[in-house]
Amino acid sequence: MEKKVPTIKEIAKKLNISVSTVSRALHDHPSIGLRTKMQVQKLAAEMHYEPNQTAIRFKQGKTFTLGLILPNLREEYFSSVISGIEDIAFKNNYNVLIGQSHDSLSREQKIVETMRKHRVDGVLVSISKETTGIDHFKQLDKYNIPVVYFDRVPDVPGIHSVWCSLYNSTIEAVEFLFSNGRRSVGFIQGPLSLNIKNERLGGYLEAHRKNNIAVNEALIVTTDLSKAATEESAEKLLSLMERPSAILAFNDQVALDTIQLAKKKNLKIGKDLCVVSYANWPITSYLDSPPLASVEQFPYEQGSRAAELLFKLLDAGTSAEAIPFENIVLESKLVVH
Amino acid sequence: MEKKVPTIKEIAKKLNISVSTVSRALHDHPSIGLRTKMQVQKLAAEMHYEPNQTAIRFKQGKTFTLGLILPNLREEYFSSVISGIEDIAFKNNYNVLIGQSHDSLSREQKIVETMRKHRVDGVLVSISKETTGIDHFKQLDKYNIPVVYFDRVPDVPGIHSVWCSLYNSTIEAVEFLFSNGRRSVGFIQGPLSLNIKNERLGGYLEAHRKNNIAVNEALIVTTDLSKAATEESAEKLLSLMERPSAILAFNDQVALDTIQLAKKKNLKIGKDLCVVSYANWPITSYLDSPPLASVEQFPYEQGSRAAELLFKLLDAGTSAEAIPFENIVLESKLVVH
DNA sequence: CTGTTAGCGCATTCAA
DNA sequence: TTGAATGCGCTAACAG
Repeated sequence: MEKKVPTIKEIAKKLNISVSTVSRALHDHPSIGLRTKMQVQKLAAEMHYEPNQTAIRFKQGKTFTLGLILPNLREEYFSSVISGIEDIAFKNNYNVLIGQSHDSLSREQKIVETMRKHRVDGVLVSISKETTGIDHFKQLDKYNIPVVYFDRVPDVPGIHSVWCSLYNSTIEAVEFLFSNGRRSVGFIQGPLSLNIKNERLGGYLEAHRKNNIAVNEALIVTTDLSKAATEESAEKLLSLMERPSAILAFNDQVALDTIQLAKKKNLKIGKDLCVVSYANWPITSYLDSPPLASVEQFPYEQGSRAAELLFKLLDAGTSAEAIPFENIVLESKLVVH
Repeated sequence: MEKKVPTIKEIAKKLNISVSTVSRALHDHPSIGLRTKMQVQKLAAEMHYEPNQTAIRFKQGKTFTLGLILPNLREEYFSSVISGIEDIAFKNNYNVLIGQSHDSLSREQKIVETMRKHRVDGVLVSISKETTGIDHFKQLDKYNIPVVYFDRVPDVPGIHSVWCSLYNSTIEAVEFLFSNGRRSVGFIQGPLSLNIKNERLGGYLEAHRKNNIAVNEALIVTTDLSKAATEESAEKLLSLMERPSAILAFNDQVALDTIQLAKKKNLKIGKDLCVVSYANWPITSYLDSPPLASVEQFPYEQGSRAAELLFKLLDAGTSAEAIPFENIVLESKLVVH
């Protein structure tokens, strides 16, 4: 049968003291006699008392829950982010409520609504690839729910964010290809919405400029990340008269789809074509023809930093002091395999 | 500034009626005048009233939250499970609180404690590979928190479970290898704790029996799933005088590690050695030498069925009727690539 | 140092 | 058909 869970009221009755005394004793309140405190704590332990979190949440008007909105859990990238976030949340005795947008704006909007209805104390979000505006997040301001964007960060002012800069690594990546004698480097871009900062493109161009290599615009193509679109774009590059000898791919998924296509066309990866990409999937180590190098974006760290920033905002919210918008930029790192 | 969230009390005041009337009107209670009901609902909409979930949880003594305990989120397998669970949970207006055991028993025990303290209404669990007993889950009974085991299910009576039978598929898999002329099939087992039902082994043996092929015990080895252990076991198999021409691997990770090792030893996959495994990772389609076939275990379905079963238990819990232990067994399917 | 009291928002029982 | 009153478990302001 249902085990009756003890409450402070019962502890109070057994000891013939008031509930407030019990409450304070359990919280190590300074103005409680040592004797009483010990008594209470002893009995509480014996009875296996555990505070009713639900009641506390209600009383405090807080849920002690963070909302986490991200495109999906499937990508190892995001599950690492989650670990980073959960570790910090756990330390602060917070729960994490996860919502997957599946890269759909409408789902993302629904999730925001759900999170708000559940009264989460704060939100962490990596936007969907369809997301261009952030009105649906801005409404959270009205409810005093702080938002921290991470990884896929909208390029607008007046937000808190944590992301990983790709500019320098991209330059390094392209120069790495150049230095391997591959001076004709194709570039498969991602969706424009995820490209507002466009550091990949920026780095790509800068690497050319620095090395006095002319940019061939025909070598820059775009994918919406679907396999079909990637193949179409890769096809464009690979069927050029002057076929590029290397490709910079938006991420590892794009890289894999590109490599697969290239092989179908009997190109030797690493010889006819080198591929460099972003994300650094562990799985690529099992490939015969993996990307030659990959830009590591430190998802765990991004997650934990984002969570830390959010907690800072939550603490500040309590003390009503204004917090300036904070944008934390980590540096990515080119990993040569 | 903080937007004041409206409560039924304010609605009541504005309409000069009582809070209980408002409450009932919002719940379409039958004994409320149509006029009043309309009035209330109209005003509630105008004021953007939204019930305070925290208060409801408190009042109802329920959290409307399910605990989900699984080894990790990294494996695509488990993230599919999550989607199955969340879809069902969402339909029932429930949240899901996720805990990763990282295949550690002590972590698993801590998570159970956390979930209990958070007073989740029910728990779904796929046990860690270190887990042999289920005392830590049994304690939840005392708190009337039902538990449904899925996928990795302990082999004890008196539990609710959803899992996927591998017996027939394993027979099919081994016979598939036999029919391809590969009569010497090595078998890399997983940790014994995950093997209590040992359907893989059962199927492996049965396939041999059915086809009158003698089982060579030297062909059966074990791994704890770590890369090192897998390599060691694979090494054993591959350095046998009578080297097996095929290997049945515990899962796709084990298969990949085995294939990688085999290649280092200059074996041609698909020729010198065929590999068949379990899980059917999408990523294997990008490999040059993927497993020849894989047993699909329908994680999404397992998750949703498990969640459905849990809700059934939760509903029954309310009406205090006893529910017999239910064990749902899905059938896996061999997918030839 | 400890007790009394009020109240968070809501559902619900009992009265009218 | 509606209202008044109660209490879920806890914290904290106020009072002693």
